[in-house]
Amino acid sequence: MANGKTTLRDVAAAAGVSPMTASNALHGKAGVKESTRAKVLAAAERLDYRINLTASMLKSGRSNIIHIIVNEFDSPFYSKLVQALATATTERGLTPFVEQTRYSPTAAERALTRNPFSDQLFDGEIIHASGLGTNLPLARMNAGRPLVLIDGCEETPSVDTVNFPNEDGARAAVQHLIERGCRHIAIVGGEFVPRAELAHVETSYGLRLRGASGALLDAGLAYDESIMFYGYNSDYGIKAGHAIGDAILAVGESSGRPFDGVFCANDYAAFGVIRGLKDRGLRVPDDVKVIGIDGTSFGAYSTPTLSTIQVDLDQLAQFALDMITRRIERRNTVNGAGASTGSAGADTGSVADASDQPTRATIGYRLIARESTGA
Amino acid sequence: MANGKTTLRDVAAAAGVSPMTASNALHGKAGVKESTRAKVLAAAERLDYRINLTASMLKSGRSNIIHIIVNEFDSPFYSKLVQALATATTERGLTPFVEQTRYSPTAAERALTRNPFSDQLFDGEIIHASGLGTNLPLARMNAGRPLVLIDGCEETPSVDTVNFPNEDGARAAVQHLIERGCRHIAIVGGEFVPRAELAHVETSYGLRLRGASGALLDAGLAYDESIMFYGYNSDYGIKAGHAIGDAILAVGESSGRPFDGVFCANDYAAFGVIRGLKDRGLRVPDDVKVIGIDGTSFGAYSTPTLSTIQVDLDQLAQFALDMITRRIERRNTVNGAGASTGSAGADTGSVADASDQPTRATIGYRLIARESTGA
DNA sequence: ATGAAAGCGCTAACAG
DNA sequence: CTGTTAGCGCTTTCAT
Repeated sequence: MANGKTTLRDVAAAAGVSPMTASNALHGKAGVKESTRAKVLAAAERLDYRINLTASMLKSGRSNIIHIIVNEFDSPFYSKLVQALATATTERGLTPFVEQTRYSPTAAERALTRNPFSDQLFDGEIIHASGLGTNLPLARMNAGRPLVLIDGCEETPSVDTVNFPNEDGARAAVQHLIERGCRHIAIVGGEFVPRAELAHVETSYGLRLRGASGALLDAGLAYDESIMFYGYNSDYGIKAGHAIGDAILAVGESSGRPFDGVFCANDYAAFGVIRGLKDRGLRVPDDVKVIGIDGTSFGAYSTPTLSTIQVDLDQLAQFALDMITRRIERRNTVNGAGASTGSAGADTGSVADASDQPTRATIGYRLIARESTGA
Repeated sequence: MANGKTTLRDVAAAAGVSPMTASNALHGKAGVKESTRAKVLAAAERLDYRINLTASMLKSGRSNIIHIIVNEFDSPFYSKLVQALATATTERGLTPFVEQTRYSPTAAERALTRNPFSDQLFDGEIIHASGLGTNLPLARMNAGRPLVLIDGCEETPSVDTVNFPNEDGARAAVQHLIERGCRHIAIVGGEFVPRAELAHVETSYGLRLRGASGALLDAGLAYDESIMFYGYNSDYGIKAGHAIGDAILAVGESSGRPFDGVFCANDYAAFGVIRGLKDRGLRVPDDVKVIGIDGTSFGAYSTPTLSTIQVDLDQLAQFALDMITRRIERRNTVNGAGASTGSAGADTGSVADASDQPTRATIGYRLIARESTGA
């Protein structure tokens, strides 16, 4: 407490015990007499003791900090994802450290590999895959530290992964448009991908396209380049809305409208599309029905309210934290065992058992039918 | 490099220098021969050396980490604020650590005072005041660490503060409604506060009310309890919209509508109000004009697009970082001087000079006139 | 149930 | 310009 900083030593002295006993008492470790613990806690309280985490981390190699890596903070999707992950992390007694890559693959890779914090400051990392390239040697990039991938979409995952219900969700969205009577459905997202090439896609967008095209083909509707419009965010969504609107107006009422429904590969784009259609004098849902996917909060307040596929981000966060805490615990026991076993050696092989294999989970979703599809 | 972990020692050994020289070389400190530095850098690269920040922090007491405290991640306002602050922090070579308090004053206070990281892990803190009580002894809570308050709204600031243009922005918003022809303007926000009591308010909402009421009174329009509707977010905004709509419909077209304009104390509420008015069959802007304040991204994509007061969050972030880096540098030099001066004592008084006084800045804004006010 | 010793990896301070 | 010494505050290990 010399410099206004109370150290463990000070607390121990005030309680009349050794630093080690004070440490054990403060951490609630077993094997400390109740009366001793009480003395220590009282002293700590009185001296306003705060543990020095840098010292603790340096010695123990553990921080309880989870590194969360996403593209950005300011989007309806990411802000919700980050909030779910950060809240779940805190609920488990861990500390979330959120980093944004601003959509730079370099930044994402550096966050995982060259970040000076990673080695010592983080117990584990949760990264949203989009922005990384596909099929990176993630486990290696991460040097074996506990890692969970969000929406990695790999067919054979190399690390623990929590996926969005991309294919099923998109299929449900398009089926909903069909049930609402749509027969000419446009898709707003990225590039057109021929159906055959969708068999082994490993991206979120590819899977959504697979689900959407599947629903179209099952219903005997067209899936080809003519129904595709580029637009992955609101700005491009507006342009897509204009293009779709122009196509509708060019044909005119008489000969049947070319589009009466739009599936957007994310909500953000859907808001833009609605806006763009409105700019052309087309009404949603009367003239064209629109559905998104993601379930961002804003869809409940927009005009019209947005039909969407709501994904369960709280469930996602629980899955991700289950996976990461399991890895962390596992690593601690293995390390502990390895250290005390010394050079037994033979054990090293058997640790690569089933529990080392990458886990995979897919989160749930539900269709929210709102005004934009005539609900 | 024994355990897969390369230490500074290893690098120094490989480069044939002492650890201290290696450290200086890696940190780009002056006073290292260029050839020596090159050797060290090469060795570090070859051995894939990464500094152990916990050790560095423990010894030096500096981390380059800035603690950013906000209410939550998932709102259009906070996600934008966090992104601006995090990006500006990174641009200055510092590391942002964002924490959410979930609107709990306890959590906010703990983040500042009892957070075990604060003492050792953070070089400074930037906190958005809302959620803290008013007029807390912030400087004391923070134990003298560098601290910047966002929108503290204190008349006589106790710490460095960057304020929003609450009063002027609200005034400009209401003036805009008046210019658009509105004569019966409702206010959606918190509780009604009599004009007299607004003289010395120290909250964001109070200042906005002062600006709004000032504009109304200047134009000879009413400011009283009958024009106030409760609603600080979209959910309550919808209810406010319903109430305003009901009031309009109750009176009927003939006797003149009671409300033809709505000023919302934030954008979030404005989206709800528009939604609520629509539920009652009222059109924005034809029947009622609506304006918000904050300038959240979504206003550009909604239907109708939202007129708002756009505040310059990037400027805010620059101001905040200017203030915090100044405090950090100042603290370092003072500490350094103090240490070498030994027990000179007399100097202690003179360090409390003008540069110790709390700084205050107010960020800029501009009116964005969009569809919701008939633009 | 408690304590003593040792040292995590780095950098401030000073010596050369 | 470079090296040596010391120690940040804690926790692991081992002894009592």
